[in-house]
Amino acid sequence: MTSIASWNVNSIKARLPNVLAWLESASPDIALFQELKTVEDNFPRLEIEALGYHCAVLGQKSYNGVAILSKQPLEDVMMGLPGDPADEQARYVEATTFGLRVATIYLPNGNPVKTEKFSYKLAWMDRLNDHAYDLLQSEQPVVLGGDYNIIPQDEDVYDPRAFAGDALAQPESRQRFRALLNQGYTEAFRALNDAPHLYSFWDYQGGAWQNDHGLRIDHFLLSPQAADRLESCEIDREPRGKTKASDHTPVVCRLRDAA
DNA sequence: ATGGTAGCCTTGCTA
Repeated sequence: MTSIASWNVNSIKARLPNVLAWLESASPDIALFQELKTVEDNFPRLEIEALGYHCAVLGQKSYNGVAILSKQPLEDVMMGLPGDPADEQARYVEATTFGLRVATIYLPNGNPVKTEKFSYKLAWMDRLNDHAYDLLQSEQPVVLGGDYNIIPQDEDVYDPRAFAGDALAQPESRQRFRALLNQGYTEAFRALNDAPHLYSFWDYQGGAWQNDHGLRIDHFLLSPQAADRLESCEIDREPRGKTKASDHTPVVCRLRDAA
């Protein structure tokens, strides 16, 4: 079995004690992080390597920043999403480990709509769709995990009406997410869990966590070769209740060993 | 109509 976690940590520096404690207890084979909010040189590589992880880090000052951690070496590391050499935002890293092609994804938020932020989101999703198609052709087990900043359906948000005008729920955003599924990718959590209103993010404001006013925006998309091996996909709510918590909580996906 | 929270290393931007 191989376990893969995805967690938007909302600053690796501010979150380091929480992150290290969770890695020690949950001990995923692979961890995909988003929103490091710092450059590579400030990534706490030694502390994380001390827990037995190899790291591939793409950092950025103040914003974005993503990493892949693995208990096995990371090979053929690709920094950045293909398709736009002028894009300097650190939102994508891909590598091979545990016999899987794995990506950590921090998809643009896109708010407010009707601005260049939203068109950037849609263009980024088009690039992701193009690259995901290429990955499918390789017929490898592919795992695309991260903060997609997409509420796939109304059942994935506490108040759909409140988010009707939000970039995370726009028809254009949802259509591009569905296009990934229509290519042949499986959304791991929804494939195994029928229950609506289970969330991976709760805003810091307005007592959202205490009132379970959340969103499910952190997802795992699996190629058919990975979906064949899907054993479980669960949201670990515990880290969200800690002091100095990220506003996101980890999602953990488990794949059976290759036949 | 507005502000509420958190992190950056700014006195605003992003989420």
